[in-house]
Amino acid sequence: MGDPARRAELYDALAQTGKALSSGKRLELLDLLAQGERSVDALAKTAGLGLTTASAHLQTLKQAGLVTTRREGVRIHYRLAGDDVAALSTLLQHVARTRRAAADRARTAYLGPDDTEHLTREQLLERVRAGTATVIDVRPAEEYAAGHIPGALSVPLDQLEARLPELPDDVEVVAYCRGANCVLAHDAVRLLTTRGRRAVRLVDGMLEWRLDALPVESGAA
Amino acid sequence: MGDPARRAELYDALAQTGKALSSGKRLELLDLLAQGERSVDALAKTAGLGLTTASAHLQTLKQAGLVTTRREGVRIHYRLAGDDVAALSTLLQHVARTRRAAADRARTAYLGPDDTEHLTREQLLERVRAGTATVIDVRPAEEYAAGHIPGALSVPLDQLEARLPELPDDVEVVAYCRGANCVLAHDAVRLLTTRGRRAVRLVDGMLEWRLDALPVESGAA
DNA sequence: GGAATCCTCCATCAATCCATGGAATATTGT
DNA sequence: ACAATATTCCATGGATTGATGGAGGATTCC
Repeated sequence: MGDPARRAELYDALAQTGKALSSGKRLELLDLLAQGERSVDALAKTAGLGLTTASAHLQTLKQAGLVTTRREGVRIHYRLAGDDVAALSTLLQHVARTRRAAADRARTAYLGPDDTEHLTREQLLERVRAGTATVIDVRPAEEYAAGHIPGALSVPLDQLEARLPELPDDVEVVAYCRGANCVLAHDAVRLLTTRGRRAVRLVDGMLEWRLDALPVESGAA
Repeated sequence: MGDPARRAELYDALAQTGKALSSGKRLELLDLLAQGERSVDALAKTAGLGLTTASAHLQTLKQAGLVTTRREGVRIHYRLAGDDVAALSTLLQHVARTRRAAADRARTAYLGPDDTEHLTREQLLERVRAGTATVIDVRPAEEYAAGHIPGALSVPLDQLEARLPELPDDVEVVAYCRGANCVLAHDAVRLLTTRGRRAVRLVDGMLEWRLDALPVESGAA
């Protein structure tokens, strides 16, 4: 039934890709890269890693073929090798949350109590069509520019308080951010509701929207 | 932007599931379990592992929530926790093959030169409907019984040579086995063609058929 | 109750992985 | 050519993982 040694080699080769997904730091880097390409030190800073540590993890991801690099002058930009990689990371995280209670608990501990109401992607599309919702993208402006939900307003979380007057107060506000592990939309909805606005968040975020093949618009606000 | 310590905990918790997928032995066990439940020593024997080693790997998978156990008398049967686990394993392997040439090379080294023609699932369904193909399942009989393509004949590979006369020689024979890494169908097609039969194999195998939500029939031959 | 079977738990040693700091490399600007 | 910036490479020590053999638990059969 086939050469056992070669079979072991095959599965070990496949497991290299699993190894790449076996570190929390690397999953975090992949989540960041799912929003668009980034330089090494941008990634290190955002993820709170030492520069050499970040570089080492990125090398691991690169050797696994999950990311590719592009040099631009003195700096090197990493990006996901393809949407299948984002899909793999998403499915892994979904299975982790579904099948391991500890993972789901860690998620609520980070995101805060899941007290905020959320919409599905379909519900959001419906309400936008009906004009009963304003959609805001609370990620940093660069990420909005790299791709956002059509018609969404860019209101980075740290500007939300100051720009509250800009938001219409007669319709519901729907906030979204990066994806399943992004805390920004949760915080935004909490802030908005304490200010007496009707606010809900989109389930997950931009990553899942894109993987769902829904329309994406790009360019600055 | 959220407590960094809790974020690290979240991603580390998610990475536990990645860790479970970071060993070739464990991927192999998952591939076997995707065909149906198995006892520990059946798995150990099939995968060529020591009993304690197999048990340890299975504990790891269980802690990751990827498999569940069921006791039946003196023996313990492991099974996949759900089809999402099979889908995750499949996607991981697909990404590995697509993104890492080394993994693809290891695959051809194990399966043998990919000289045999193969059909897609749709092509198979078409030909069966048109009556221009006989489908044979070359996995061990127990796996056939646990679920097979409707209308397929159970002809385990080790019986194929002896049962050649049973196969009609006026239509093409389509062989399939477990999945993307299963060598049985490759071997079956090679054997059949050297005997002058027209034989092709189904791309992938039973696992992908089932994940594709195509109809499955169960029960012994 | 006692033996047999199947599996898990524990201890151990070797191998691997991770974080980190310092040296080396590549590119740009002067 | 030289300095500055961004990144990778390398060496090191500490932690984790993997394989394995033997002891311990659970269940069934006699």
